[in-house]
Amino acid sequence: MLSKKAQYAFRALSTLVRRDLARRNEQNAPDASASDTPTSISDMVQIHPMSTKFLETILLDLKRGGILGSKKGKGGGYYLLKHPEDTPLAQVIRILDGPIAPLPCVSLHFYERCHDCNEAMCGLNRLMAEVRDANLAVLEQRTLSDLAVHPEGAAA
Amino acid sequence: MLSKKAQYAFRALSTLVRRDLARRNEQNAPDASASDTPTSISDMVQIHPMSTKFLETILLDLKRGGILGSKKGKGGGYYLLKHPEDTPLAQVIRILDGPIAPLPCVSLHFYERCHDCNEAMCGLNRLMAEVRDANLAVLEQRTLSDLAVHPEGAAA
DNA sequence: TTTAATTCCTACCTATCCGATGGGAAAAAG
DNA sequence: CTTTTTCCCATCGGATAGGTAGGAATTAAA
Repeated sequence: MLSKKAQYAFRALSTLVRRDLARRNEQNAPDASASDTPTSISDMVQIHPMSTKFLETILLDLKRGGILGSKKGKGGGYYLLKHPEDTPLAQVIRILDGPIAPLPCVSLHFYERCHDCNEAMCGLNRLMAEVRDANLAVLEQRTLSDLAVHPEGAAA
Repeated sequence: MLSKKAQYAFRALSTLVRRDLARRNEQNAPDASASDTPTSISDMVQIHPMSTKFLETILLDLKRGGILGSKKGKGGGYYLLKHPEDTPLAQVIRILDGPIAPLPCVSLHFYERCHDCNEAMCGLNRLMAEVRDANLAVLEQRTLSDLAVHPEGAAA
């Protein structure tokens, strides 16, 4: 299960993505950087109600994780460092929740040897590696841009 | 990530499965019940070292979950209620770790409405439902019998 | 140059859960 | 009636999740 941290992260990110797309449409500049139109924490909380302080720590994590940039002081806030399509959901989850794999011994980014278990002979390893791959097939393919897409018929 | 409980459960189950298969081969009776040859906790712990008391609670869970049967008293122990192929890994995980879905609002067996979020409009729901399906494609297909299969070249 | 708005940093707090243990009751076999 | 087992209940220490508090540093604007 995703932690609250990751859930809140996705909500906040969806706001940033929507603003990012809107801005590119207005300016008719699909490659413009988002760094000059940051979004403040209080703005994000107003759109998706949650604890301001808690969101603060989450956004800091996303910044350290290389997904967001920030601007301090009045008029400051956070902005996407890359195009939404260039940040897979897997990256967000790894930053906030750690490993995606169901076992440390089949994790690609957080591998840890499992004691009391010969990996070559362990039937579970192979199966959980399958699960990991099934997960990554979705989470590495889907990106932040997919967060902003709503099913047909829904208003923005 | 799987809990220790689930990991230990799989280890214990793998011994039960191996014994089950061996027994069917010996008796040349592929449909024989396993209820007359139970395996005690101490036997399981000897094969896969772990806390006896902890394994006890796990096996009790598996029993309540409908996967194992038990026999009390001298010569007693636990046994598989069904053919290994008839118990998907998903069932084991649900008993010990709860939901497989990454969000309560996309869980099939443990659904909970998510407040502060219109499910029809939430971009995350749809994506996490994809992740859930990818997981289940493996976990509902793979069964206990797959636990006993080792990669070629490995000794038992 | 002051004020207001913001990110940034460190520390803390509380409740829950995970992993594990202990003591014994109940059943079954010999 | 003794031994071996499952079964049940209570507890426990440590870690983690989720959230809070207070203030320093930075920036824009009045």
